[in-house]
Amino acid sequence: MIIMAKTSPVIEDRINKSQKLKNMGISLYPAGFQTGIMVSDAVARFGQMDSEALENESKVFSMAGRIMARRDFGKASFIHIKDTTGRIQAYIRKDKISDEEFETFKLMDIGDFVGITGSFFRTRTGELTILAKDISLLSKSLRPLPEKWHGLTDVESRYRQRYLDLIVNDSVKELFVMRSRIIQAIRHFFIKKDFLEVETPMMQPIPGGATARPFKTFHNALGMELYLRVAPELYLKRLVVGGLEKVFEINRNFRNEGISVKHNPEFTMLEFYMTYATYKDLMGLTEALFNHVVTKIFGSNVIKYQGETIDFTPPWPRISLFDALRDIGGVKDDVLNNREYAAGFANECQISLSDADVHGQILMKLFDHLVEPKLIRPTFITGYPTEISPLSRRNDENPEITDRFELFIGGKEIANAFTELNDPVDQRQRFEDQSALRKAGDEEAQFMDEDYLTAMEYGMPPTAGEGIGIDRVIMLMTDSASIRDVILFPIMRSR
RNA sequence: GGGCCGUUAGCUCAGCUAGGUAGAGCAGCGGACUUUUAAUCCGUUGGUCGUGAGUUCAAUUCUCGCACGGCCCA
Repeated sequence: MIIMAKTSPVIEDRINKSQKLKNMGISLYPAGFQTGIMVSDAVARFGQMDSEALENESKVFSMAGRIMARRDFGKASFIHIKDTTGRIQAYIRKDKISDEEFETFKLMDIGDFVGITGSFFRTRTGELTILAKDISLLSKSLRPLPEKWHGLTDVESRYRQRYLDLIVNDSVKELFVMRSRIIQAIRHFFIKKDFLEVETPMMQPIPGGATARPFKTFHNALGMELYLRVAPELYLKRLVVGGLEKVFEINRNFRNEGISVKHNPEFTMLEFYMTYATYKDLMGLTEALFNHVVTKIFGSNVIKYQGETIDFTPPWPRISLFDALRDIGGVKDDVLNNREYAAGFANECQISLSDADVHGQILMKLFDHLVEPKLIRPTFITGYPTEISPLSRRNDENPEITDRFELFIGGKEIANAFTELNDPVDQRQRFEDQSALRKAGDEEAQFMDEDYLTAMEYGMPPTAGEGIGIDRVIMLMTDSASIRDVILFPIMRSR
């Protein structure tokens, strides 16, 4: 019988112990356990009581958890067990439990799950401890956990075997708990404001809503090519046409592009749409959102990120793209006004361009290099060129730019928002311009979407919409340098 | 795609510069120990040194390719 694909002497020992336990009639994997109290509850309830008070409180509780440490003394032993709320010490004495239980306990290892029933007391050194009256095996672990002192530090193992990372590195678990709480706070903010949470297709016949290369797949029964979505935008706006005036979606987008400390092929995006609002309204809403979340999580408007202090107190600076390029990036006016000058300057900065890049795309590359890393405090950049904003409404004063902003925090792009283009004739022209770019070799250019145009032709109310990169928000709020540290299972090459 | 760095016991790491087939700590195993907490004390097991070639009498060590990972650049 094959027990495991690969063993080692340490694993052989555990298999032998498992056999001994089986021979004793002990189940290695019993079903369920009645837990009476969690570690954090025990600490909250008894943590402040002195020894005498604890002795008078002779009540018996059941706890369950994974054995994380073990110190044996012949006829007694201290162990630490860990549940999802924390760690607590247990004291196992031969004279307090049955002989069979003590024999079972001797065959238990670090990593095993145990159920303990007993009463709390305080040790000589003052640690709150449960004295076992009963102990039972709840699940046998066949593999040794990483070392107790250094934990698991190998980055590759931490990502590939995130469960081990979570078991032994408490800060990692805390980070992902915080991630969940931040997303809850965001969701709560929108629900409070009467937004409706919806789910739109992740498999789309035409990938739209963002300038990005999609993943392609195939539906066998339909005999149909499909794309994983690069954004939910065009579907959410169909819902706006349908009369859902305030909608939001928090879910995964997929972009078939490079991987970096800021990019994972699948990432979590929040998008929301608000009828009768403009991009300016969304700036205020965004300030309110971040203040709600940061205050809720940190109890303060100020956080630390990679050694920088970031203050979320509104109002945040609002700078036009051109002003930012000139004043922060040190870009000259002729670069701003002329594609050839811009291309020449980009070459000087050793930024690689493609021949198909339009002036706006070159300016964005300059911006990414010269300005973005400097935008530490939350900053709205406005006035993006129309030619790189195919879904945004033109500005009334200057049709060459759009009613759009991007939000930067901690030197990273965090959000993108605009007053939606709801003129179907203009939208058709923009799609055609994008198609031309695609034909010219720009694989990121957007696809013509007739079905979306049809929806818009029925009439889309004035609307503003925004997308926020949730993983990057989590990076900021957990002081993480890499997006892989805030995604439970980041993409990895298979081995 | 390019540059640099890494891959040695279950985990954390030495060893490689100046080639002679491996060490430590923790974990494990055996023994002592009924208030320890990185428990302590005595003894001890465990490795195709990521992978494939090359150079050499001899390669974990030098050279090259490949795989996986990290950082930076594109």
